[in-house]
Amino acid sequence: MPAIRLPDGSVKSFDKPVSGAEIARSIGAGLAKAALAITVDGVVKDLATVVDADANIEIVTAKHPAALDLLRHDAAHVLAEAVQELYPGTQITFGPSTEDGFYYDFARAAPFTPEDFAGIEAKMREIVDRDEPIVREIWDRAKMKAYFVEHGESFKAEWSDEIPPDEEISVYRQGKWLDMCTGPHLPSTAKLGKAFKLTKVSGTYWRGDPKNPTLQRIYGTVWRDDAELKAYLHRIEEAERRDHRKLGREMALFHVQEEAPGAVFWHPKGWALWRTLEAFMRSRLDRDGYVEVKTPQLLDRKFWVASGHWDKFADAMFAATPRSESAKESEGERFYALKPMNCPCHIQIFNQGLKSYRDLPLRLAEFGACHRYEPSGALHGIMRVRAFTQDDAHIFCTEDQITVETIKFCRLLMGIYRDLGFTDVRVKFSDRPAMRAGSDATWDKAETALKDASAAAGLELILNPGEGAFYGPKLEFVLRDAIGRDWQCGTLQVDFVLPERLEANYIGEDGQKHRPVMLHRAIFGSFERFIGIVIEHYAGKLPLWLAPVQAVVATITSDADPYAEEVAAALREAGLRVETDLRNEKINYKVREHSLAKVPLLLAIGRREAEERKISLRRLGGAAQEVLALGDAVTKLRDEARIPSA
RNA sequence: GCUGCUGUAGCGUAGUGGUAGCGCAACGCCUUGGUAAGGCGUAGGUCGUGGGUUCAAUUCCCACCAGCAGCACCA
Repeated sequence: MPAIRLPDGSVKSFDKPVSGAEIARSIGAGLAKAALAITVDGVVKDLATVVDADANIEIVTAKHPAALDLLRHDAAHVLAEAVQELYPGTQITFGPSTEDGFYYDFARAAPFTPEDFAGIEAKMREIVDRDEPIVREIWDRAKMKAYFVEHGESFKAEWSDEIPPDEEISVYRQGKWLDMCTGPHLPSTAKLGKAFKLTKVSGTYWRGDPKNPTLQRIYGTVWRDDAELKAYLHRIEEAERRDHRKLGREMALFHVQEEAPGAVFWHPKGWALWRTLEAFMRSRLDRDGYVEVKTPQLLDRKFWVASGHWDKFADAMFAATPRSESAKESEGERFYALKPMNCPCHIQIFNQGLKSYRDLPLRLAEFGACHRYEPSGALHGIMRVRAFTQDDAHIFCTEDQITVETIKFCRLLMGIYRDLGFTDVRVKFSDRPAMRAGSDATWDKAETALKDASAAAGLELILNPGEGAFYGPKLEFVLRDAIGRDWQCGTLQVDFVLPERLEANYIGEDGQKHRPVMLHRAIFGSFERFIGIVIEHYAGKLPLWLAPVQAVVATITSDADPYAEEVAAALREAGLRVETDLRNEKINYKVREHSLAKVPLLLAIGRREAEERKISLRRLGGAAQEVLALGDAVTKLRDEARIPSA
């Protein structure tokens, strides 16, 4: 007889097997009404699931983290039912939930277009109103196949053949419609609610294989209620407004062009931003005991063979050969490849000269320019490129030093993120994968060191079991931006393998040779991507210290031109990035233009200011004016514009 | 890489089998104006690239390139 343990620790005993719905009812009528599903020992199951043994049970309501996924999977079914009702002859295939919603792939000769959405959505709402109970049934596989054949569902029939013989075939039925599906699902279509919207249609292949027939995929999104749906749609709009590709063009930061796919042309203002970030990062690295290096971009293929990269990701590498005939004569058909990462090069520096344990930890940092051949479909603005610069560093240390180095790194990283305006940071911990190098004892040590160090640095870890690199466990740092999107940027990876492969050694206290451990670590990840994230996080309104143009000195009448030049020179002298606007335009026009250009400070100079040697300061986003003496203004703004040095 | 879509002036866009408009920006002139768009005028495009069909192609067809959305990928 099952004893049910609830999340609050209480235990309910039943004298016979009970369904999830009954458990919910035994707790309260309100909960029974709100219940969508249950979890049995952490696994989400239908509300109708009968529990016949002792178990930990949670009642899943809309508030539960698993609820959205249930809603989304159900929405896919309701979409499919609606489409089949409206467009007889359309075949169903698959329809899973996705990160923000769901989709369903259909087979139909005529194309779906966004104009069809309103009708389909109306039908979906009708199905929700019908409140069709969703019932799970176990079918015999022959019956399943026969059903699909009879109903002209050739794709489903094909798929039913491929379900492993030892697996049950479950069917979810809602009203007259049904689909073969593993579930779980909501108890009825009414529970889906109406906070859904179809978003787009695209083509795809049956089972993702181009040799197979094409299908049409209809995408949608669904949320717990209208407020959430509205917030999501708003977030999409916000994301468009903040798009770094649009802002990059408008703010004259960079451009990309056909001849250099996946590579960025940085314009003066974009490069100013880059240089500021680099200077900021460099000052922090200097303070934390890193030494900066610069290593070659083009190296002989033999080098990459030795490092193991040629074997593992040659497909992602660019190769180059000298073109001149004389080079071919003297070197033969020698060929080189552009580095896809910096670590092997850093080991070369480590390997020059004999290292002692006294040299450890050795922290080699490089703003390393790397090239990787990313698939064309993966390229995206400056966020995903083929030519990028990592804020890379490798810490060569002993196993005993892993903990301390990890703590140091976490503090460094959190400080940098904080100063850049990212305060919401999550840390993922990925431990040993099935395929791995190194002994279990070594892995034990490395995993424990990372965990302990994260705890000591005050970080809460999100576990990512089995997702570590083959050469060691890793921490991944995910920052959340102003509109709630997550970006994985920083990483710390423990590596026992590469020092072995490339024969890095140091002499220990015992006079013997030892193998150092290598910590791969990055904070921005890549400058290109990180700058894209910063632009979108701030919607282009960069904080003063990062802004490419920090101040514009704008004149009100041309009489003030000489004084305006003097003001600009004084600010420049104080280290600010300043432009003057002496154009024959009204101050209204200038204010509007520089506000739209997102310049943080506007110094208006009229006849009055020129006579009194003052400036009138207007800050971006505010209408207030502040009149300051020139000398005071320079001191004040110099201090405000300084790179944070906390 | 895959599927679908797109490519017209610096940017945003209209349009057509008979070699192209509009707005903003740019430039010039007038205006010297006190905190989010003053007025008038001028210039700017071999319509992504290559091929084909046609008397004629920016328009129709094919290929390629790049971009966009999604998928896959992100070692």
